[in-house]
Amino acid sequence: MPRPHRPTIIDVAHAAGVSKSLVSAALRGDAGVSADSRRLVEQAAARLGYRTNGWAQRLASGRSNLVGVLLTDLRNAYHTDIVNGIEDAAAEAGYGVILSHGRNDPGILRARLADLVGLGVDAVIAVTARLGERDLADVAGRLPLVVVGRPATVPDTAGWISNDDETGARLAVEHLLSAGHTRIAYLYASDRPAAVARRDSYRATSGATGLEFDERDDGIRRLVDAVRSPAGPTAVFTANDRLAVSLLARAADEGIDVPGDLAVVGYDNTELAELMRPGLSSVDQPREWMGRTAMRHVLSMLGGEAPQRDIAEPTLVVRASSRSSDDRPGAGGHGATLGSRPARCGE
Amino acid sequence: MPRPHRPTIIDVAHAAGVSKSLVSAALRGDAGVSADSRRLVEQAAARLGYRTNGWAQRLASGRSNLVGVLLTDLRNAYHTDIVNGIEDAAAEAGYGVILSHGRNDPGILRARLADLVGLGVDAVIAVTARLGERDLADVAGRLPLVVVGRPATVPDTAGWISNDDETGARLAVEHLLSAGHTRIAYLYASDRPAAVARRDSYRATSGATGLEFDERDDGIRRLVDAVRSPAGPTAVFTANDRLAVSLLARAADEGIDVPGDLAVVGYDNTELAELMRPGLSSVDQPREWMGRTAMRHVLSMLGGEAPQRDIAEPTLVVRASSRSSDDRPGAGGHGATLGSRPARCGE
DNA sequence: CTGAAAGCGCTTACAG
DNA sequence: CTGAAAGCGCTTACAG
Repeated sequence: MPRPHRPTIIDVAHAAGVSKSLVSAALRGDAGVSADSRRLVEQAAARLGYRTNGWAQRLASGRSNLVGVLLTDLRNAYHTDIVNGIEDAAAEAGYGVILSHGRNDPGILRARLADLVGLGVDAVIAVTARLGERDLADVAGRLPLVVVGRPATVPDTAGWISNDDETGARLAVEHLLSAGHTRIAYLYASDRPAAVARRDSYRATSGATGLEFDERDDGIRRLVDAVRSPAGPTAVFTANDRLAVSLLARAADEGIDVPGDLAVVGYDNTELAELMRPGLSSVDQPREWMGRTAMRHVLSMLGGEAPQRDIAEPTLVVRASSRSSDDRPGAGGHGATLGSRPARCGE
Repeated sequence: MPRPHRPTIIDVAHAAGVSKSLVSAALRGDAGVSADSRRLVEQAAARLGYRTNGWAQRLASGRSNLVGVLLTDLRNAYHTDIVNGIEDAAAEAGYGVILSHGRNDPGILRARLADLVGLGVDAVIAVTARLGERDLADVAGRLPLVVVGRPATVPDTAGWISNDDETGARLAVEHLLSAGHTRIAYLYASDRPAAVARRDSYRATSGATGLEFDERDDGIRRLVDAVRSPAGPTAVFTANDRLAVSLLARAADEGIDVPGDLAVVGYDNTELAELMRPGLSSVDQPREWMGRTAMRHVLSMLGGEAPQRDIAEPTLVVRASSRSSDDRPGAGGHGATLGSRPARCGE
């Protein structure tokens, strides 16, 4: 494909019989260009198949009108709504969005963050907890950076949409307590801040039964074994849905009835939670809102305001996996309609 | 944050006491720059915290070394391995990757495709079947475009990594036939080319039993009802895993045993297939390979070669959802180790 | 409302 | 192996 000399604004100017700056002004939609001139320019541009050269535009204007979004990985359904929220808010403000992901690897994450900055975006939203303060601070010193999630620390030069893991875990455990469970376990698989916060809140709420299982140490198997013993747990709160789903599979394999023998509550309320049988109770986060809010922070920082912090309030969605038999509605365990709003929280 | 005059190569040149072009050459890693000069320049650059301005570089060089990747949506786990394949091949060739997604909406998809082109990437890989030939041809006339998937038509100005849906469906149905099933149903939810190709191949292989169910027309419910009738299906092949999972949930709700009452085989072998109980048999596609191959096509087109077409050969992964009781191995239904390679296909 | 000039920060030939 | 010049295609003031 011998690129046939892509037309420039000079070509359009010639074709329209006007000056180059008029073309620029007209194309940018600058007010103060007569309707006639504008039409003239637009027609000439269309006739020549003119497309503005983004690199030149950005070099000359000094702004890209682009925000880079960095995701921990592509696999996590949790990200989707956040990205949509960001994109909607960005589009409303005339910004484009560039996506990148770190394959769940801190090294790759760091490299992608650098790529994004090198690309020349105006700001970055990092939807990940796996970036160190050093890396975050480095970028935040250069351009507006907003973190979505719960890393160990976020430099105060960056904006931050934080999870309220304490409340989320409390909602889950209180729900199980109010269903009569007294021996509630916690299943986790990492020492990341969110998992630790959930655990601490679990301990404070459940009365620290000592029933904690680390999947990195074969926790699911040990948990399932424990369920069979007399003083074993009758319910479990897991650090995320992924773990809960693996647990459900194992329980099914081992003939353990959920919720009969073991009630289960997960975290994140991903698409999976609704598809599983039994349906998985899970703590939901306002993901769309988190995305929109992150973009709002970006815009305010771009406008020169200081970085802020916002906290996302979780809610609990109850499904069959934690429903006691006496309040089980009908056959299935759908319950998607249940408790998707804060209303259910305190119950 | 008062941007403190970001240093340019001119600043670096002054600091290093050399000319601006030497800085450019050294920074680009141009051979033919003495080791001493290079060190001098690099040190000065590091000292000043110099970062190359991507927009200027791309404007001046005329290339971005960036390929845009457009995904149907972010939710589909199917995409992940493809993207990884693309990124690995791109990195090896010195290219960066920019991600975009269309939220499963043809209009948004089209807009994002235009955004990518407007951004100024060197080439585009469209991992979607939801773009019309018009849109594809429009882009393919401008820069190298490679399509991954199975749209209705792909202009021959574009490269193409196509699914072999015929073979995939045949593998699934033959597997069910060889397990003794004679009344095999097909469950689908769209008329997209891939679904149609799978259906046609299903018909040809299964002997067209007429047991076809469209989920847009309450197909899952009707299928489950049919299973209970004397001449109802004893097995079903679904157009994708998502449908299969919904079916498994419904079957569980209705007390239908899988695979006892109904054997199920899905398509795509997403992560879900392995997590479900019973584990879901599914047709696998070589996603990583598809991504790498797409990038290889891009590079060859960038090198002036004509667009080509490649076909991805599917394989079948058998899990508990379609395993007859006499060959069920032990308790569970994991079987992730089974048939993940072509070896199993012909059986 | 319109036009000529300078400049954004690089790279690309092209002399030395 | 190194330096001065021109140019990539826009935008931004700034006169008219």
